[in-house]
Amino acid sequence: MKPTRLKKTKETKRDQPTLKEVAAAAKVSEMTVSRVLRETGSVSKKTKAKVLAVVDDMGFVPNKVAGSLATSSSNLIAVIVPSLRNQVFTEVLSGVTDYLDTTGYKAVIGISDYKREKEEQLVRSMLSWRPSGLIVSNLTHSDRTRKIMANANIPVVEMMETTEDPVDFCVGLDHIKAGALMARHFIDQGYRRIGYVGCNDRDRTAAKRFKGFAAALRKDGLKVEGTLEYDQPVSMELGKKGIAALLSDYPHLDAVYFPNDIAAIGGLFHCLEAGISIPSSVAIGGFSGLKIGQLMPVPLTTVRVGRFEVGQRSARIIVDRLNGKHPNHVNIVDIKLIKGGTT
Amino acid sequence: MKPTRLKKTKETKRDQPTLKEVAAAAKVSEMTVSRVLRETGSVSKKTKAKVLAVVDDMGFVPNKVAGSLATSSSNLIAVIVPSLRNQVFTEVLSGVTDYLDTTGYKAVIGISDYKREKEEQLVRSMLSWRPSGLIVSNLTHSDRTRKIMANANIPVVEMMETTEDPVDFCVGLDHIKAGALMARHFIDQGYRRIGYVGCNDRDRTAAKRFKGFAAALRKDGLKVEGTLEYDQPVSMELGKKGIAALLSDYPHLDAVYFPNDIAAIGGLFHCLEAGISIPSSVAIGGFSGLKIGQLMPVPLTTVRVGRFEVGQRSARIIVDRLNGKHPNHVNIVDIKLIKGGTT
DNA sequence: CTGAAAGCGCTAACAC
DNA sequence: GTGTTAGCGCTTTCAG
Repeated sequence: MKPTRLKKTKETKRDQPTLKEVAAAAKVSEMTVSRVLRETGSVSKKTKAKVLAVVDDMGFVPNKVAGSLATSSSNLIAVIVPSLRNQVFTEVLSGVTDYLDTTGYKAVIGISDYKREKEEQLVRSMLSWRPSGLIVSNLTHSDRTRKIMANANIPVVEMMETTEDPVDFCVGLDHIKAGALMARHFIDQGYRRIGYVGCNDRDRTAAKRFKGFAAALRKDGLKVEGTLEYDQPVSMELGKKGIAALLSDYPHLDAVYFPNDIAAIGGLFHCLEAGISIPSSVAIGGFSGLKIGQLMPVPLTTVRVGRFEVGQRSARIIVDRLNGKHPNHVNIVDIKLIKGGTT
Repeated sequence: MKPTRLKKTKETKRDQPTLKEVAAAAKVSEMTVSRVLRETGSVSKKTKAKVLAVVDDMGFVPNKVAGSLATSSSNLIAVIVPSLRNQVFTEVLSGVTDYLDTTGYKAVIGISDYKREKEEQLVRSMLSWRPSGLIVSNLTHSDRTRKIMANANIPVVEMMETTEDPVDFCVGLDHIKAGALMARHFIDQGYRRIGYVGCNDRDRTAAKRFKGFAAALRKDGLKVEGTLEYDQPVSMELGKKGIAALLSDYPHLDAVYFPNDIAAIGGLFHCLEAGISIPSSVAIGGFSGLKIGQLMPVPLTTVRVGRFEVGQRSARIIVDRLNGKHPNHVNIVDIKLIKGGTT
């Protein structure tokens, strides 16, 4: 399992050339090669050309492991997301890499699988490579994870949610408010008998939205009349099955809220297939503002979040901090209700 | 832009502790701490406990940069995919990380954005961290990229396509055959006036499928009667717009082939909205076997690929090779036509 | 403009 | 069981 070091014998394929070998071949010192490669200090045009020729000829790829050790620094930013199967996170990641591409930094991606223990292990393992910054996608970590992150002595951004007490920085949206927005919209559109199909998706943000949703209804003297919760990650399939079961248990419902667009689309598909007219018989509301929701035969009413922007902003905060600036510690991104045809 | 090294002065936050400091605090040698942490060699229970207590107390995170330099090895496997916005690749990645999780290796993910030049830069930059293996998602690389990969002296897997001449290993499917499968199916179902909406998605596999598709039709004396190609990456939106335009130009078509499921779903949506009955007026065929296609009001006819399996298998090949085994260099994964309701 | 020496934090290979 | 010595491949610092 553990990789074995390849011996430098004539029998094995040769290892990558080193700076030293390049220097020898170019008949200069290692330092000169190093300077040429990093475009630091000053080197005469002539020797520079000579060195570059040798580098190219030998196919030399500098060893950043050694470089990083020597400088105690790296151009890596560690980014941890719960999953790549949820489009929300892939878009956030795109935002991160998009911004980092404009700088010299590179993202190193880790997947926590929505599990705190895996997150902890991942944080450890990524920090052991001494990245220059760390971005994580949630607020709820194990105590040890929080401690490790706080001690890492690098900028840390917690994305997607907001809190007044981030480990270092946070960039996110107010999920309570997102839920309330949809509740308000349902009410304004005249819906009164409202249900919820929840997918306990382990990341707690859905729970926050539902909390805000229910609270907003309560404020108007309404309540969530029927709920159905699955103890599984979100999916279109569950949305589809869920709304069927919910409407069978509570046939009088005139609106159903979902924890996200994917589940809501599942719900929408069920209605289309079952001949339930949308929105006259049942209204549907989601969360995220995914493009696919807007491409449905009936565009989905949802709350849009700038996912790409969250990623970009998080990356920018890290880079700014590394450049000695002092970004705000708490950053809230806007959200907006998008009225489609499902309400 | 370039990260600055934090000085070890009392003013700045302290750097991470080092092995040496841990050793001093535990009153043992560095080697003993190293042995405890790596569970190598033999250490008495007593000192082991003492060391672990100190490690925990100081929140010590070993520096793998130094470790990797010392051993000339790492537990990293570099994985390059064109995009995270295409579910196909996120599922492949899941397969890779899923398998690697059972070993001591970790995936480091890079995004090439479907660009060869970016791929080259990425390969360089990832190899500079001296990973133990490399996985890329395509067969078409720049010459320099091929050369660099071949010289890297680590196992390399090219995923998603097959060739008889991989740089090292390849795991993929026969895209020509995938296209032919769908053509055959269209013919068998009685469709004769067949069109194609192509999204030039830069990765060439779609082009291969179309080639196989067209060739299979030709073999039966048929041809692709109308095509529409966009010079943009695949999307549901383009599928939707594309089929509308295609059917308007070639109203007699009775079947349309798409480069992938996402585009096909877009096409399906258009038909649903436009009141074009599926499959009696127009049949639709996709490629991939995405779950979402099977959840459509009318399940999509497609060619299923074991994406997760491709990832797993690629990862396993790397690990097996690192363990001294000799996997096959060319690995072909099965594909299967899934008849939905769109044909 | 160029080079020599010292060391980044860790581990392999030997002592003891 | 535990410690000592020598690097890994690069960069910083200081000389020339």
